[in-house]
Amino acid sequence: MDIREIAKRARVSTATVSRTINRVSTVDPRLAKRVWKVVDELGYFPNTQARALVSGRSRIFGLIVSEITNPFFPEIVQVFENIAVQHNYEILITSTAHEPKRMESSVRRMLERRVEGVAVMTFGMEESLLDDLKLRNVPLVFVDVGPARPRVSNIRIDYLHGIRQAVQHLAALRHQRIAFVSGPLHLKSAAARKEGFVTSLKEIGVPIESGLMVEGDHTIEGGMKAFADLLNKNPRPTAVLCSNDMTAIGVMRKSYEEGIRIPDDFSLIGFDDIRLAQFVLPPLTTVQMSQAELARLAFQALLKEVQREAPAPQGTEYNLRTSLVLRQSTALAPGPKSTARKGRGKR
Amino acid sequence: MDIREIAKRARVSTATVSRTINRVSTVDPRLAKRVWKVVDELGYFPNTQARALVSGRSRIFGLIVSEITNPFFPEIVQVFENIAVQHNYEILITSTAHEPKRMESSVRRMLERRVEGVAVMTFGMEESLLDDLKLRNVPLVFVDVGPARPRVSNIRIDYLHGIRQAVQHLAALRHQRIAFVSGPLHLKSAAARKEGFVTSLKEIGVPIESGLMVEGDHTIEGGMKAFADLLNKNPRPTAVLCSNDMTAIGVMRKSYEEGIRIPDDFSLIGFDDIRLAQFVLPPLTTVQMSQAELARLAFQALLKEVQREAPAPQGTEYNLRTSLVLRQSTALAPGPKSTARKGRGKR
DNA sequence: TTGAAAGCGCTAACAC
DNA sequence: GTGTTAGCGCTTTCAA
Repeated sequence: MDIREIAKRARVSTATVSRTINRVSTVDPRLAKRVWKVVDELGYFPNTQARALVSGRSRIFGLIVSEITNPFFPEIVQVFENIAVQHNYEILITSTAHEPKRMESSVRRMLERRVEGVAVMTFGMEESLLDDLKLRNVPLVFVDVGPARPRVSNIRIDYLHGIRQAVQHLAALRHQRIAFVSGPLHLKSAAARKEGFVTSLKEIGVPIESGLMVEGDHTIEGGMKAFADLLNKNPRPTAVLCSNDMTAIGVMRKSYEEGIRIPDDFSLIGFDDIRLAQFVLPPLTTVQMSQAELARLAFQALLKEVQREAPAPQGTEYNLRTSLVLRQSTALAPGPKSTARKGRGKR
Repeated sequence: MDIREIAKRARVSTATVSRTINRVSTVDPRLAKRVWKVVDELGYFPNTQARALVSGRSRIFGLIVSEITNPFFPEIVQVFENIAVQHNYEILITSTAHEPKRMESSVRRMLERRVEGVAVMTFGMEESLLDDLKLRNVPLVFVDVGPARPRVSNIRIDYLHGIRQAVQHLAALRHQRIAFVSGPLHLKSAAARKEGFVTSLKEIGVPIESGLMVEGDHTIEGGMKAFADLLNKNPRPTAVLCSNDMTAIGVMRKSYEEGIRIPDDFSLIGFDDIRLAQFVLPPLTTVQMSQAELARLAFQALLKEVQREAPAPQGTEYNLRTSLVLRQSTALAPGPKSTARKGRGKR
């Protein structure tokens, strides 16, 4: 069943059917009605492939994430998909699982399907693999790391804002020895967070102790290992700031195993504010980087680029703030003598 | 740049280019070589839309999940996508977020994109919305709930197997009062789990106490609420089996808040074995239903159906076993007098 | 083995 | 306002 069939039955031309379906306003209402009637009766709907072929517009956006099984991403996917549907776009997701091979093949697939734009949510991983896309002037949106060139948008994350709040929050609670568990430092987003930490410390005149900065890998296991490291420091830190929530959860886990209590024995702050952060024990104080907002910005960036005639020569920038969300994993630093001090939490 | 361009430059016809690219064996190796050379030089690759249009095969499978932000699903998506890529298929994901509207629109989108098959991972939610797909004989694969008709496959989950192991494990640890927190009972998969629990209890002659079976909703919050309920029972249960891991995590959370220890004060078993189950404290003993295997089976079912000429009149069935994974959330039931008994865990 | 040509289902000029 | 028609880029007969 195709557009010709509809045209025949409605006794109009295929052009009229096409116009009707695409809601072109110049169609005579009476013809339109006839067309819709037949369309409904037959349950007809257009073939997207044919449409895409002739119009040159696939109405597909690509979405590359580094790992869908990382709790940070599902929310992004969800929101991105939601908005896409509203705009009649389809989305091609690929989870690269940190393998360059996968990245390569997914770029290829996206090119083959003629995506109109791609959101790259890999936070700094191997963008060189995207050369094919750039070459073909496919609109791209990156987080932080995109080059300044036409058709490439960037969502700049203001890491410092939230991290500063976190550091000052800890300082206000009289923490002097604040540790930082970073992500893998070859990722720009991880390096930027660490830098935010260092800057924030400097701003308030707290000396930087490199021994209190350990590298994790943004996983629970990494957080556990990092905290084990930190336990060997002397004196131990009284607060730990983590580069992401998964790391913080790893720290929590290790601390429980060791019988060290949060926030009584030390305070803990995460980063990202994944949904799970509310559900760990104690609920995790963390720097929020809204996944929903990120997805929205990314989609809008692509949509705008697709609709725009003359691309900005340096691309476009968007901004996303981060900010501290207080929960129950932070409290006053354990005083040198006092043993009685309580956090805001129940425990 | 299109196939004609390649043909011209390689001094062959477009048909030969097409055959070469599709690796038709009858092409003269020398011509093929010429073609490949040009293809490589120009970085040409075929337009999938055009291909799909003429061949009638989109090489797209749909994947409908009930909620991508539910930790059960990302792994399925990941594995499904992986296999799809290997077979040169693309996948169209939709997360219905439990809204019938979304389900409807996603079915529509899939039809428009001419998907060759759809995997429905919503565990019993509103399959009537899929009528359009059935009508058009699109191969479908369900978990548990599909109708027996041509082109519809079903993955039957052997819930009983794993649940029986769980119940017997608890019984062996001398638990007499075993509670069950179910999922939303209008979901067939949730009802089946509960039924497995009841059957397992009967098999070993333990009387069923309906007061110990409470309905949750497969979320952390639901688990917390359900456990609060259970706390009011007298005497309290010494073990709780949950319909999924999220529920169990809710139970854990509530119990921590109440200062009730696992497994010392009571034993807890989940269901699903999501990755997080290993990382909660204590690591959760749970009934595994392999998400990777589920994804594999679903993909294979679709692939087979697509390749098959004459569909089986009653569809095809696949089976997935469940089985208990021992971790550290279970231990001997607290004896009536003894206070000293320890689980297998460190704690 | 290769090429010419028809046509997949649709949109968009263009002519009326 | 509506219809005719020429393709979009590819695969696949059919003949040579």
